[in-house]
Amino acid sequence: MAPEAPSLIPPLSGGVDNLAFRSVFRYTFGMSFLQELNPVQRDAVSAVDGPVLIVAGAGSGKTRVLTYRCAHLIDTGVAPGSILALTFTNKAAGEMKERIAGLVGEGSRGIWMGTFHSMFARMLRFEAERIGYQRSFTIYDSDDSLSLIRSIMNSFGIPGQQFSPQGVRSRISLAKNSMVSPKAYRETSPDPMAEKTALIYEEYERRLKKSNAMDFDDLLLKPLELFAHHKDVLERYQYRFKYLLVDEYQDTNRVQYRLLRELAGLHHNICVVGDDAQSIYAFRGADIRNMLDFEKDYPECRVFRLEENYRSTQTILAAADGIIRHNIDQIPKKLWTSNATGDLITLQTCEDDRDEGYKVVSAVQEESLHRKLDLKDFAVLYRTNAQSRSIEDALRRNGIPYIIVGGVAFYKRKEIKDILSYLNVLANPADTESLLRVINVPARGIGDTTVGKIRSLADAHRVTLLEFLPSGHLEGVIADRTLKSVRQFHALLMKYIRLKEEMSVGELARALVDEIGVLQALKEENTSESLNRRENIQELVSALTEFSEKQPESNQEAKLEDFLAEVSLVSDLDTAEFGRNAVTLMTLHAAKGLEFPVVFITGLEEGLFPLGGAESDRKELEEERRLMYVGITRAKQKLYLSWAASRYRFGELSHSAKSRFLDEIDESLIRPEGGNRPRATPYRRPDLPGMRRPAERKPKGAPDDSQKYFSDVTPEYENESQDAFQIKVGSRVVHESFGNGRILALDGSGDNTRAVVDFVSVGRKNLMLKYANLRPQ
DNA sequence: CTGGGTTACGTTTTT
DNA sequence: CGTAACCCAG
Repeated sequence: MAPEAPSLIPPLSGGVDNLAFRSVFRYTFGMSFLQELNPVQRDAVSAVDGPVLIVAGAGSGKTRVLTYRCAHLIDTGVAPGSILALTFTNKAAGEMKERIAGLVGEGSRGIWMGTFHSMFARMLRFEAERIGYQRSFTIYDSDDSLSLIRSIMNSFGIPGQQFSPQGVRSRISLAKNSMVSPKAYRETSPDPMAEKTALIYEEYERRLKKSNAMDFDDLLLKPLELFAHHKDVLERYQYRFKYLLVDEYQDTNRVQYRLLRELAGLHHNICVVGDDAQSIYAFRGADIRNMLDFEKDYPECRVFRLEENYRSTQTILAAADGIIRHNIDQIPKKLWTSNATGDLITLQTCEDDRDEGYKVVSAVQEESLHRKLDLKDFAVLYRTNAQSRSIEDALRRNGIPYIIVGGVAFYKRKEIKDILSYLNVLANPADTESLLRVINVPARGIGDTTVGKIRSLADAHRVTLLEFLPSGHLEGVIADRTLKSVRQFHALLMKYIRLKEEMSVGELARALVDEIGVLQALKEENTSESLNRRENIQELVSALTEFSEKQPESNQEAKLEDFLAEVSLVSDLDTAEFGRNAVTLMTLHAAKGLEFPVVFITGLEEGLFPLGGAESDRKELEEERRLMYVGITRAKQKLYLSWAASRYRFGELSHSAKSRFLDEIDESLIRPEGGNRPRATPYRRPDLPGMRRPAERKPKGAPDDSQKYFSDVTPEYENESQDAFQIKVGSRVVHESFGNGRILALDGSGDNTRAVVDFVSVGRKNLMLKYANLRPQ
């Protein structure tokens, strides 16, 4: 947590310690540690001074290079506090810290390592006053931003339909990230839409400021502002951070780029690592130019290319290459491996999403036996979070434990956000948004009408909401009973604002939770849902307790803010326990940087992956393709690809053609599963309502279970095809969801016959006759 | 003001 | 299908 104020001079003691342990280090690790690297890696690690660009292909030991580079820096006497290392997730940072500690021990303490957002949030804590904030500022996540925007739109009388709050939010965010002020925004395009947005934008900024709060964008923008207006601060940090390291550089945006330029302005010791083929965050402003132009920005830079892949089989790598070569925007590179050829890729063609779930599950069972793998060696990847459901169902029914990375983050759950909002108010009493969130939680008779009155009066008197609550001006304006509630609520908050000085964060949270009685209420509700929420709250309290216990005694005040900052910047990805023996489910985005012996990429259908909308826009399509590339290169030994001819989306069945990505992989690498003998699925066993009990945890593929997959052949649905009329090129047909169309081409035979149909409504589709259920027009 | 019930609505992907 | 804003009867 390095709470010490940034100082100009590295502490002397640090240097001495370093010297002392350096000899030990050399002795213990010395040669061995550089010898664990290949020649290019070694050069990249030891090229310490000046700008360095490391182009690191998937699985080429990028993390290792970064880790060793840090260790090497410390080894050569660099003070840890002068290293700033920026990673993509807090988890990546934590892992790297650990690995560095493994190499150099305590010497690594004090490295500034984390995500851009968390590192600059930390810096802002120190410097907040310089830009007119208090150091206790609250961080609003995107949901907070959204509700703030909603509330502003309401007060301006702007109807939510046609002018969606989310749309407004993304436009504001976009403007902020391009450093366009509300005024400038208004001037850019003088249409009424922009005018309104500018109005909301202006008020949004004002309210954030008034609440002593920053949104995610501010965490990067404010430091930039700080540097621009306070040269002394910039110089201090330029001096302090002698070495900058940036992971996943291909995913940085323009603001991050500017920050790096500023910080590296003095020493020019900036080392960035990235892979343009894995750039998958353009949608949120990542700009690949940062990477492509690095050599122009720093003409004296050295470039290292890590092209040997240590992770995957040749087959997997060839598939990845097959995909990525279809992109026009790419730096040609030759990733190679000396690993074995390995197994062919298995293609699972599924009837629907449910079938897909079962096919994945039986493959997991089979493979875990056959390869003697643990469940944690399997990952199931998908494009959208919603797809996890069918996979989960299948896993649950077969008693296979799994963990989901992502989904609704822990701290975003209602009950958690409520408690956190209370804590936000305690830490930052100016935080009006959080106050409003909890003013009637639990219900205490302070409804919208009352809140509206209090707000406008508080505004009129120019005080914060909290300050106004005890005001006498409310008498007669609101009912006595309500007034009493308001007073009580105020007293409650004041009490805890006082108590936070005396108690640890953990105690504070526990006391607060007790007093507002949520646990009790949830217990009485006694539904599985409420009990689950109760557990969540308890978990939060333990997290707070744990947090306060691991704090050094030196840091007694800023604790609550620190915890809140941490929690608002932590995604589920960071907290997921990969250690547990369970199959991992996550989106392709979340999988970046990870690897698994066996990987399933599911939902390979046009419209889903590549996702709808991306098909037409080349840039977007290429981003989807890179995502596919990322997915494939997660696999070490074996890759499964699957698609479902139909799937429940929006609650109703929709049909799709298989993804173009499947055609981009050389056929010789793929073995279609089952062929004409579809694997039996436990399908026809009807879902008796009573049988839906969550199966007991059975680690590893239970042999009994896997047997039934083979003994239980169900040929029932094989023959109900539509032979009644002649399907030939030129036939006019009707499809259940696409409507009328004409057959342009037929391909394959028997069950595998596919048709290209030109539909009036949706254009060309590639359909399997077997599933398409085409009827004559 | 509350809470239940309704309808409308939406899905990328995340710090 | 699932959630979240919205409405209306107590």
